[in-house]
Amino acid sequence: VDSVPPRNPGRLRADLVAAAAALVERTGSVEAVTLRAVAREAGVTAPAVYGHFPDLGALLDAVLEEGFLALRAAIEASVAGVEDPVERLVAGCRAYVTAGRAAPARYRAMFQRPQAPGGRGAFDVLVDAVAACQEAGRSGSRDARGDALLIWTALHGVVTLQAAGVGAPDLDGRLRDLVVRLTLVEPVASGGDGAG
Amino acid sequence: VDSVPPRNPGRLRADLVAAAAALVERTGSVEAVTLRAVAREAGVTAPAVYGHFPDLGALLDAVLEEGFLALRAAIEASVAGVEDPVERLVAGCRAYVTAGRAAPARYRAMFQRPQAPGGRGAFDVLVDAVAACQEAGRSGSRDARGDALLIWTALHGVVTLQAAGVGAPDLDGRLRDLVVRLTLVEPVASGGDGAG
DNA sequence: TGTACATCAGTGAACGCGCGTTCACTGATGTAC
DNA sequence: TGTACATCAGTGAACGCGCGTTCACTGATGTAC
Repeated sequence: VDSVPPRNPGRLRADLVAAAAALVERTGSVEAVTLRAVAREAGVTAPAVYGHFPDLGALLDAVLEEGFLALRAAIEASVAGVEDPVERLVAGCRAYVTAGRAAPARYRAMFQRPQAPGGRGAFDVLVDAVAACQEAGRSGSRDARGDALLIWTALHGVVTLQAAGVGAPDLDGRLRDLVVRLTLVEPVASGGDGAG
Repeated sequence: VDSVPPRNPGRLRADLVAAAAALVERTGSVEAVTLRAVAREAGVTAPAVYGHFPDLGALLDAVLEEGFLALRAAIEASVAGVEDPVERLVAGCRAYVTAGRAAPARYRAMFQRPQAPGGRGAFDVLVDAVAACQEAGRSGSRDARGDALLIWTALHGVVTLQAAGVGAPDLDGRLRDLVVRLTLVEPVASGGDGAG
């Protein structure tokens, strides 16, 4: 029983991306991941990679792209069904941090290179969420784009600093606090888990 | 005139660290820096490195250590002579971001590994600065350590997101805004470059 | 001042290794008749 | 049902390269007499 069961057609591509993502986390950086190590991890010889990717760079790009998709999907899933705009914003931010922490090395790599292309989509979602809070009269600010940038910056800081072992788990509990201070300048009246 | 002028004794060590730091920025990551490349950059052969460092890892550790020293020195210099506690806090935060942006790849590497040891010192300085604002009645919060953590997180986000080309230069001008919102919950009366 | 010698920072050659990539190949799968 | 063949994903061997590290060495600098 030393023969490997046959692979579904097109399955290797996904396996390679998963193997590469696992190695990114294990080694802690994208730069340390080699094509041969990915092939090894996927149980395949190195040249097999070239049937699915033109080179190592393309494979790693696929890892980052999958990261952006996962990040966006996690946020959208967490926000689905939440009506209150402030709760939507908080839930989305929490999902962002959780998704980032789930694969910290990949997350870092996603925003490492200048002009990370996949981040824009998530940012626009965030701008809308902040604007919704403002339109509902739940924020003292009127600059949705600017506030969204501040929040994104803070969330990015939470994910990357926690990956360095700083402030965890303090920051988890204070995420709502962070969001409220940054965009809801005048304290909101209600607030599910606050001082109520 | 093809002979290199003699080097001051002990100078090569500093040259190697500087060469390594330059390569970290040029390649964008610590992992991509090789011992041979550092030696080349410093105008020396590879084995010469072993006279000053036991191995490549030690050399790179020295780069990060220098980064922590530079960060702390920049903050202390910017704060020197500033009396007003809020202005001190803002000046220190500005210096932190400026110093981080001056060597973004090195900065990222400094806080990449879990339990980055050199960050604690700077954090304590920050806690003191926040506490000073509170004692002067310039902050509505009483949790200096918690607020300092929020600010540090945000500053970290500013440095690393800007390195990715996001939000620059928007975030530079809004740094005071960020600090004020995070710790000076009740708006301060004065404020040098604000809406005055 | 001049000579012999110790010191020691940096050199040059060499090693074994894992890397990315190429190439001709193999052997299982699916189709045509 | 059975046979011949096309397809094509993955293999195994090989290449040249830069790497980290070792070793014996060299040649400049400083000291002792």
